[in-house]
Amino acid sequence: MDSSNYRLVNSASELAAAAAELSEHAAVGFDTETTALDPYRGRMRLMQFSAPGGAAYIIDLDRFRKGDGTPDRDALAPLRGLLAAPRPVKVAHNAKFDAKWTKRQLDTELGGIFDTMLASQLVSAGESEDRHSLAAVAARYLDETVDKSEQLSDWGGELSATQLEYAARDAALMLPLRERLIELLRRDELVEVAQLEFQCVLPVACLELAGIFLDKERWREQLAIVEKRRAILAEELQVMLAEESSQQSFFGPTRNDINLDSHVQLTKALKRVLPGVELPNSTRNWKLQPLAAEHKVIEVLLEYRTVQKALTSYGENILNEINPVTGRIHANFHQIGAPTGRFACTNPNVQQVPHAVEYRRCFRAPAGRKLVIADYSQIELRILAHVTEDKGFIDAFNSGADLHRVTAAQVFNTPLEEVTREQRDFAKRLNFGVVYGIGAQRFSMMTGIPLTEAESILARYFQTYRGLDAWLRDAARKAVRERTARTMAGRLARFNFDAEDRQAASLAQRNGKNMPIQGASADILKRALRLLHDRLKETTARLVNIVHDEIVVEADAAGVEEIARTVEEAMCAAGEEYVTRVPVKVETEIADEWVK
DNA sequence: AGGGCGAGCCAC
DNA sequence: AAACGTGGCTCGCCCT
Repeated sequence: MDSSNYRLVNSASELAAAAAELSEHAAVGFDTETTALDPYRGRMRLMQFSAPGGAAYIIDLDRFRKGDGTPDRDALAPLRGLLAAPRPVKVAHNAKFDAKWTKRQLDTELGGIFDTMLASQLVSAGESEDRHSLAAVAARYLDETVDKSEQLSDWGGELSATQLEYAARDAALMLPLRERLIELLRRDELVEVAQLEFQCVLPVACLELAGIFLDKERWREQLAIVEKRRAILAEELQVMLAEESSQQSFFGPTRNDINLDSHVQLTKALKRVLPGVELPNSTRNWKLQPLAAEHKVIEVLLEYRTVQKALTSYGENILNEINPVTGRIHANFHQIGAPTGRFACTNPNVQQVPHAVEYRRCFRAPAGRKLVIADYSQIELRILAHVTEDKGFIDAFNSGADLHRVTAAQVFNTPLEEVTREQRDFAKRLNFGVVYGIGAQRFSMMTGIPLTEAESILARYFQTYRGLDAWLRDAARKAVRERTARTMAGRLARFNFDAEDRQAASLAQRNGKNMPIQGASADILKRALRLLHDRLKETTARLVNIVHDEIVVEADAAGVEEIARTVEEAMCAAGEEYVTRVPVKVETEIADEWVK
């Protein structure tokens, strides 16, 4: 590739000419170079475009700034028009990054996106060995070695020829890469799901830019309470686990404190203080749970664990993630975070904030604002009903009956009105469990029901729901024979395993059952994000968090009721595009805090 | 000193 | 005959 075939765009007339030239094409390569990763704390320096045939344009945004240093949006109007328009399609690698900067610095929402990173992830279909950096993708699909050493160079000052060539080359890679990826998307029938993903990029970019507000003072108050409790529990445990020591110090007998967070030391100490007690082969909570009633030390340990977890994972650290410019938390949402298509979230993971009110209430709406909290009701079970066409499931949802109650009546062979709370709870866990491919062993373990009884309950379950049984068997068979699974939207998962490896094969079977369900839920959420983004445009509403089947929107208190209705409608509409055999239900609440 | 890994546990 | 799925974070422990 001729990497020196680029033109520098430094003036208004050059900009107009470049924009006109680029807008002739159906697709153009797009890339940006910035002085930082955070759009609130850096400067966008370059925007690079490439056209079919290899012509590239490098726009030096430092030539288009106002006196205060911000980009001159009026002068950049032709460029902003090009970026916002659905055509030409902007082809970028991890377009979310470029979309965030474009929105933040040019006040322009990127339209018409083809993301080569997402495309590559879809084609890989969960193959965890595949990397998806531009260098890796270019090497895999274009046999091109890409040197990324300039990526982190200083983009703030005078630019070297090497830097400019690097900038132009990255953009130039985009179009051939797109061609190749389109071939592969077509081959694997992934075009539809690719559109779903590409349309989701902008909403996710806006979600990250908006961030979520965390009340620092409340968080600290909560931490102080938990810290006190931890100190008390730790002291209690050290006393209970103390070793008889012959060592004497000036102050009296010494105590050999153990590290309570080390399962190795803990196991040793427990063995010593509980002689003769049959200890499990691990100190996992659910293994220790049965011993808690009998042994005080176990009970205290379990509470210590909970408190310690809260302090380390949800402690002071999260406060460091508060952006000094916005005062909010801007987590990183990985659009294809799991092979099922689910999002993953990091720095911090705001998808795993403990459900306890003490934590959730720290995430709140700032003054004058409200939160709209909307989540799909039993979406995975509804998807399961739809795809399996199981009569029992479908009837339960259509009649508005309580599915778990109906299930309990069937598997426990009890009249509907005599189902106990415990039976309903077991049935609920069973209904959720089958989506994961649960077995009698695990069901028995988690309910305490003896194994033989658990087996007959599962047998009755699958006799009751024949459609479900047939579908799950077929999904498992397909996972082994074809080594793939798909969602309704066409998202693909590949299962590569050694034919000899029984464990891997059974894992593939469970994945084959689970992926089409969990993946469809992700597909629906992504579709909802796009619909929402479009319907909430020109309002005060901002998407601030997503948690798999839940969407949190922040909006001005005035008019929030209408926003809430819009959110619910958009989510239902997204669900109903895929799930048609049973109703889709969304539960929506308006609140000051992230508490339902 | 810092990376890799597993245990443990939080979310859905 | 068996095995409930997807993530991230922090810790201890072991290695270089």
